[in-house]
Amino acid sequence: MENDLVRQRRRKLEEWASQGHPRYPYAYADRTPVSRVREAAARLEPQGVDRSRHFRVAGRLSLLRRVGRNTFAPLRDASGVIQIHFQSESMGTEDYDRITGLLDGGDIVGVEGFASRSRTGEPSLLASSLELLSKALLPPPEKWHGIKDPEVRMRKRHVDLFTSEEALQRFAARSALTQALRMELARREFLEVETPVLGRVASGAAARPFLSRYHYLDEDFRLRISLELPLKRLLVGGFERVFEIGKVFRNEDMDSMHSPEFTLLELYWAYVDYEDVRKLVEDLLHHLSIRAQEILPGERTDTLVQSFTPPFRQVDFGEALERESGIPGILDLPVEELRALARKYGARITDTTPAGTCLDKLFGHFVEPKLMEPTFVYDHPASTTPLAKAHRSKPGRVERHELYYRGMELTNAYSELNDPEDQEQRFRTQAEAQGNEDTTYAYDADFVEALRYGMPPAGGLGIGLDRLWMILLGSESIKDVILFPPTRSK
RNA sequence: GGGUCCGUAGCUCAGUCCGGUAGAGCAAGCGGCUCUUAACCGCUUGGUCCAGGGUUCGAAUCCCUGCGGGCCCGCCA
Repeated sequence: MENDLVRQRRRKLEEWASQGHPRYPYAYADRTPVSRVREAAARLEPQGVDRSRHFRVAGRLSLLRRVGRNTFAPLRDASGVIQIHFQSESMGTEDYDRITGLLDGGDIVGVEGFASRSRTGEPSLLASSLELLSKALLPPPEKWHGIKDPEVRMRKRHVDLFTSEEALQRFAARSALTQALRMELARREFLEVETPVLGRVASGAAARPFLSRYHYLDEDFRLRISLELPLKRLLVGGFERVFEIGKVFRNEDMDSMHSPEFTLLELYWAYVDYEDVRKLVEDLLHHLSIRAQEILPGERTDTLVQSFTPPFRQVDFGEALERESGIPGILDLPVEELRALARKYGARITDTTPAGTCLDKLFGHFVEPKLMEPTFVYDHPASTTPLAKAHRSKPGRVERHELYYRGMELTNAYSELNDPEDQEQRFRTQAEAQGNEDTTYAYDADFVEALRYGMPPAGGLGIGLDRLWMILLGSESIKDVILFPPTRSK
C-alpha cells in the first residue's frame, strides 16, 4: 500500500532529523558537477583513490545496490551521473550503517568524498560524509521501465523528467533551439517585443478564442489567437524588424499536431515582400536544423539538415490543387460547386461556408499529404487570407506562402496588406461570409485605424514553434515537446 | 464529435477469450554477502482489479452507463 511506502520513508526522515540534522537544509555549498568528478576519477587505476582532494557533489540518488559492506548508488545532477561508493571500511561501521540505512532511491543528497574507481573500473565518488538535502517521500517509478503510461508522463512531467534521460534531453534541446532562434533573429537585427495576451478582440486568425474577465476594466476579454495585428501596429510606429515568441490560445480540439495553447513566432520586416521572407525561412530552418544536428547528432538529424538545405521546392497553390484533384479551373468554380466538392471529400461544410474555406479543405485533402519534403505552397486564393496583400500579377490571389513538411504546415508568410480600405473590406467580407465571430477573422477597428496612419510595405512570417520543434527533435506528438500539455480533470 | 483499443500492487505487466480463494518482476521490510552495474540468494509485507449499475449461487472476467487515456478519422490556422 502506498501509505506503507510513504510511512517508511517518513520514518527514515524523522530518524535522520532526530540525529540532529535539518530535515530540509537551505543549501549545499562548494559543489562540483558530477561530470567533473567523473573525469577526475576516470584518470585513476581501477580500485584507485585520490585522497589529495575532496569533492562535494549533490543530486538525486536513483537506486541503491547493497553488496556486503559496500553500497553503490548512481547520483545524477544536471551534468551527468556518477556512482557513489559508500564503504564501511572507509566510513566506519557505525556511520556506514546509520547513513545507508536511511537512504532510499529518489533521495536528493549532498555527498563529500574522494574521486575513485571501483574494482570493475566504474568512476566513483568514495563517500566520506553525506547530507540528506530532500527526502523522497514518494517512491520513484520502477528503475528499469520508468513510467510508460503517456497519461502519467504528462500529468507528472516532473517524474517523467527525472526518470527518463530521453525526456530531459528533449526538453533541454527545445530550450537550446529556442535560444538559437532568438540569437539568429537578434543577429539579423530583429527586436524582440511582447504584446498583450488579453484583448477585447482576438483576431489575426480564424479560431474560437478563450474568454476571460478583466475585473479592473470591468469588461470581458479574450486570449489572443495570433500575434499579428499588434506587431503590425509596431511597424506603423516605426519598428522595422520586430518579432515576438509567445503563447497563443485557440479553443479547439487537441491532437498529435494541435495544442489549444501553443507557442508562436511571428516576425514583421518593413520594406521587404514575401520573396525576401521566403529566403529568410530557408535560412532559418537550415540554421536550426544544423543546431539540432549539433545538439542531437545522428542519422535522423543528418537527414534533417539535408532536407532543409535551400532552396526548398515551390508549388503554386492553384496548380498543385488542379493537378492533384484532376479538376482544371478549380479555383474559379462557383462557391456552390466548391461546397459540394468539399463535402464529397468529408469536410464539414455549411451553406454559408466561404469559397476560401472550401479550397483550403480541398487542398488539405488532395495536396497536403503529398508534401513530404520541405515545400513552399504559394499564392493562395485571396478568399483564404484576409491579411495578405493582393498578388501583384495574379488576379484573385494573394502574395502568401506556407512551408509544408511531412504533410504538416510549418510556416506561413505574406506580403502584408497595408491598404486600410482594402483591409476593412476584407474584414467585412469575412464577417458576412460566416456571420460567426468566433471562427472567422474578427474585425479589429484599432488595427484598421492604425493602417490609416500608414504602414510601410512589409513581409511577415508566422511559425508554430511546437511543430517546428517536433520536427527537429523527432517527436511524433506535439505533447512530447510541451512540458505540461492540458489534461482533463480526474 | 465518430470509430477503436486500453485502465489490475508505488512502477512494469500476466490473468479477461472459456465466470469459481488476486498473480509475477521491480520497489519496500527482515536476514545473508566487503566492488556492484537492472547485483545476487532466502523469507515477508503490499490490492477501491478506474467508478456505478445489471446478469449470476458466484464477476477483475459477461452486459450497460460514466470517467480518464492511446491510436485513427472528422474539426480548427
